Amino acid sequence: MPKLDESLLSDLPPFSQLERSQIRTILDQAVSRRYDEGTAIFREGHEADRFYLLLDGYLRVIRSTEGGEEIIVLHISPGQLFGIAKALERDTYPATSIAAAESIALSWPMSLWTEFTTYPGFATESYKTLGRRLGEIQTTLTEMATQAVEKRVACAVLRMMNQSGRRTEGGVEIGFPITRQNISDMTGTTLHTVSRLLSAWEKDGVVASRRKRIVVTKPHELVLLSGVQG
Amino acid sequence: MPKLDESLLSDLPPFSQLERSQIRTILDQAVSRRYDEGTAIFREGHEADRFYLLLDGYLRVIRSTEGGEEIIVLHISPGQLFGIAKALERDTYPATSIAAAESIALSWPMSLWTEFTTYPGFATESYKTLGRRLGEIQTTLTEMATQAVEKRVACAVLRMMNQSGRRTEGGVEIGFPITRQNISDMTGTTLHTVSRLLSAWEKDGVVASRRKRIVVTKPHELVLLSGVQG
DNA sequence: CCCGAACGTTGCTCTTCGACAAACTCACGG
DNA sequence: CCGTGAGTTTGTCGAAGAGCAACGTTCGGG
Repeated sequence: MPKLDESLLSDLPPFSQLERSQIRTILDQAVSRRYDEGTAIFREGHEADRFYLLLDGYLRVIRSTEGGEEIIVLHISPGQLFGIAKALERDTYPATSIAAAESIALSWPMSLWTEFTTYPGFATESYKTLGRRLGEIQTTLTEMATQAVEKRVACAVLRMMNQSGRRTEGGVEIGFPITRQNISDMTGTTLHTVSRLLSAWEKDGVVASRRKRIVVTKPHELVLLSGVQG
Repeated sequence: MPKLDESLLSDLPPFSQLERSQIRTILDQAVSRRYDEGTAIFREGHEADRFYLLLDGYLRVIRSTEGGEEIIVLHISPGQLFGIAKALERDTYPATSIAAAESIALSWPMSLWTEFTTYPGFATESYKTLGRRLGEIQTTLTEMATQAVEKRVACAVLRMMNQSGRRTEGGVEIGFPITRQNISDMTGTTLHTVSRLLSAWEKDGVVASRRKRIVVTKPHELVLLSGVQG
């Protein structure tokens, strides 16, 4: 395995308060791995034996029903901890995580969790992360329960844009590959409906989309469609 | 204020590992208060200045949209900690909690939180609680996204039954007052639809309901309606 | 370069469920 | 004991959106 560089971690909130030597130790205990698009990092219900830090790429966190339907609970961006079930005293992962794009993650055996929580700032940051996620999920739930499909889809696209968007000529592009099916799995609708909505928006010049890629050309218009009060 | 009895806490998981003297200290710092049905204990967005333990009654935890619609995120039963935003490093409450029935809760100033987390078992238990809640919310979200209204309502009723149900002649009764509107707020539908469903179920003898009360007479039938695989 | 698979589009039909409306029942306070 | 308001029931109507079907497009691999 290639030697990892301390600068990988030194700017990330969970580690930013640490000495260079501590970071070195942490890195020496880490396993780094690349995941192809579509690969699972871990699966719902499996023993939570490692915790992770996403270095590069994006992940989808999904939950499945007994009926086999899947829904996307949230996305994970670079720099975030994930698979930290232990923080909530769970011994299995509560959801499955899949690489939405080619991704690289560090991981450590869960047995080191307790030790890590003694590092200054680490526990605080992981609980902040969980708090944010809980809030996000509650927001999604509320949206799902009260908003019509078009608004939900608009919100979902905006959320992805805010989380991963990068400026391009003529708009903000979502930073990872995403299909209509994926969007419908985030919003509890069908890929048909999503396709129709995106076509309509494209006709109005609000978004532009090629296969698996979406560029929001007029973010403000999309905000209006999402129905969020200003 | 009446002197509180140590036995109130000694059997509850967050405190069960503590010495009698520690429990005494904890109780001496607590404020006990009664809340009428419909009263808010705290509100979304307000400064999280106290944390709570529900002694008696039931709470609804609700989230509202900018549009003013409310949805019920989860219920809280006696013995549970709540308002523990600080555990997730938040300084405002992420949701509103309302007494679903006349309720009694203890509370402590949030400044004591750090001290409490040093008590053996306390931190562990609070994180377990949060982990369970996160799981529940994810389940609700998945249900909401994938299931038709009838199944969602059946699931919601079953969940309340499991959490608060008490045996009565001829069935299991939900342990707190609940309106059709409340159920629609849990499932993202309208009170009309809920009313029709309950009427239909009542005709089939699966439930019996008087105003604000619901008795599940044939739990197994309701499980079938909920579509959960056995 | 061609084939097949994965992804996307679009039209049509049919069902579900939300919206509106109106009436009824019960609990409670004066 | 009556009035008021909260909770519930039921009916009708229409639109949103799911399901089905068929076709088009892009990509990657042999």
